[in-house]
Amino acid sequence: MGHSQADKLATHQRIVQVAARRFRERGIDGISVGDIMKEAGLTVGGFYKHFESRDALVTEAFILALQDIEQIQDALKTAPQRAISTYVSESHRSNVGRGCPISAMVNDMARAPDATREAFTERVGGIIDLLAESFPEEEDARDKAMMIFSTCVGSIALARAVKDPILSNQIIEGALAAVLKMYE
Amino acid sequence: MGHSQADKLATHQRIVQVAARRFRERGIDGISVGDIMKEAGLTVGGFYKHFESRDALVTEAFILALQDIEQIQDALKTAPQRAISTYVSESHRSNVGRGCPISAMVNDMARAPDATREAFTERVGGIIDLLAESFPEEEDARDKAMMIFSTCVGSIALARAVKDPILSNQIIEGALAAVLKMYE
DNA sequence: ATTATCTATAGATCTATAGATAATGC
DNA sequence: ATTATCTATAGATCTATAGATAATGC
Repeated sequence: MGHSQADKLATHQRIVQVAARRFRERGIDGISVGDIMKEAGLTVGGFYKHFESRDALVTEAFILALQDIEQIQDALKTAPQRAISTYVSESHRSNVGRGCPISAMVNDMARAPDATREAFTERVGGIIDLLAESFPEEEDARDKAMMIFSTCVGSIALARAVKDPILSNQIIEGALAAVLKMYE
Repeated sequence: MGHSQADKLATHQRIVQVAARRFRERGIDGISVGDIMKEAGLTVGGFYKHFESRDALVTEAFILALQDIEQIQDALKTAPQRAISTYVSESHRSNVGRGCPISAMVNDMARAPDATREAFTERVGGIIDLLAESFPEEEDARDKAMMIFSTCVGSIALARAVKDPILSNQIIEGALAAVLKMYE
């Protein structure tokens, strides 16, 4: 086992990657520091040389998880309908561990430490701005942006929560169809 | 302290009421059985004479919490725009403990025991049906229903999670304005 | 000499159970 | 006699820390 500074950096990032996936899948309270370390191939004792506290990992993991929507966010600038179609999709619903942390953890965010909520707020604001720009010269562009963003987050979160897979698919397909109609 | 059967029923309901509020505020993992019992004026030892397990309380509390949106759900039948305006409101956002358990716990639901998810799914299906009926004789009524329901749940969940109160209000006001425009 | 990780553990939880206490209800 | 609630606790967590071990890096 390596102990160099370069190894430490790689170790640190491996811990955060495991956490970013598991927090989305099980919620912020759904996995322990010990289990995260074990899954990263480490033992619990080393954790606090990497993070001041569990909350510090929560914040780092959330920020890392946000990278998983950067592609979609970039696509919003040039092809908003395609970006939204990628977001409101069955494959996104079925891949919570690598999907958007906003739809996966919006309830957890409301109860999270301030530092995490601030990173969350900044990203939400940015996405809403991009969505509003996708309706250029329309008076109610910002209202539409608020509705579409709420639909994206809400439909994926709901589609994951309902037990009936048919209804789950209907939520995704219906919500997407209605949103795309707003671009006609 | 009373020990009659009538008292036991009242005690049982008091426990469920406390849980229904606290689960919405702090998440399903956010409060312990002991703290729930304490808040109901009891001690932890009596809990398992009322519930087979913690999960059983989760299911009962979620079903009780759903009663807090029955008024809104009834209003959907006769005055859908008013019902939606009540749901997508700052007062609903600021009262998570007595608000809709769907927007408060949609992420928790995705990770909840099957019995809870089934009660959840049934209610979601009913609300979507009512929303679809609010666009009579429109071909894409069900698509609109999926989008509007996702917007309602998503906007309230997002408005609670963002830290900036101005953005929080904008999400609510913008999403509501855009939804109401669909009824014009 | 410093430090990245490990083993071990303290101290604080949390769920669930056992057995005592004190009331109800036949 | 039954039972609703209480006190007490077992056993399994979980976060965080202390001190040992073994590698890096001056």
